[in-house]
Amino acid sequence: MQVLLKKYMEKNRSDCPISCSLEVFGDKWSLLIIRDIMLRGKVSYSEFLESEEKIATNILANRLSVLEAEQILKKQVSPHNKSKYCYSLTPKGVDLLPIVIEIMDWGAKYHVQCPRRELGKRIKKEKAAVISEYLDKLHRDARHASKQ
Amino acid sequence: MQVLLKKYMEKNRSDCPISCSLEVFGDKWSLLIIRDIMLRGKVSYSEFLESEEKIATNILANRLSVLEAEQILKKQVSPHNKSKYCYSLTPKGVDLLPIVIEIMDWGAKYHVQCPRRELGKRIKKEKAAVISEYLDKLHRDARHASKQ
DNA sequence: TCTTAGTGCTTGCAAAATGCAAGCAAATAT
DNA sequence: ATATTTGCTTGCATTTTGCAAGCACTAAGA
Repeated sequence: MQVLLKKYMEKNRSDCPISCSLEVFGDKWSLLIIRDIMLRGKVSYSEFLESEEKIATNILANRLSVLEAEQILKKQVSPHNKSKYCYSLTPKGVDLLPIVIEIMDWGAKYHVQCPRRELGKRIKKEKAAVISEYLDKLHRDARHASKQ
Repeated sequence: MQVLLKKYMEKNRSDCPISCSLEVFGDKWSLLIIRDIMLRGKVSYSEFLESEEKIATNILANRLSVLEAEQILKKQVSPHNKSKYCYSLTPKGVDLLPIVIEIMDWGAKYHVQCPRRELGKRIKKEKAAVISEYLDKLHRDARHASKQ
């Protein structure tokens, strides 16, 4: 077993739900991978590598394995290309959407260098509607992926 | 200047609001300090050290200085005890509440070992009301702190 | 006034995580 | 048969974290 995976076998720091959550995705990369799948339609290792934040290959491989072990992501062989894998969100992963949306909203409000794009503007005006639309879509995707 | 503060002078990885936010509080400790102030009424260095997650003293000092530099926290000398400091949330810090609440809600749903306590149960039933009540209270606290 | 305790740190060092470049193996494409 | 795509692993240097100890300032007690 990878050394980097060891910590996920160990006892939690506390039984606080915030602390337990941060032990899973409290780092600078995990939620960016989730963002790429959730909001940008990315599904593969090579697509995640292309993001402008430039994650290192070993870190990406590690985060994908952790998120899969935590049952936030599911890894499946691509139907028509055996050398390709598709990563998709499980229902547990889909439920991270409100967190991602709130982080985006806060970031857009307080980082002047982050222009609000279409989604950001819609969130500012009608956050609840955006979340429920995305939840519907993502849950449909998750059901579809679980059939394969 | 502290070496650990250097990164906050450097350019962001990207202009994505999610990425920029994670560069500020995307780690395993920052949001726990925010939680302690926001939901547990803690205000001092020694109170933060007492939390069950047992943050190291140097990490706590560093996170407090980063959060202060980011204008998420404000540090003030205690009115009646010159050897004591009070850390409080700025309006920018108060606006992290929805993120903290969503993380708590997700954690309570998916970590069986995290019992939903009073606040967790109220969030499950009436998230919007809980958020707006806390926002009111925290904004009042922030205004009060800014007068001193 | 000397001592003790409380508060908020800093420092040094070991361990762990991260970042970077290179390499590699299986599956396709040419 | 050869080259390319895809998804990694490995080795090594750098950075961050964790732990224990120490320290400066304030306040309180003997």
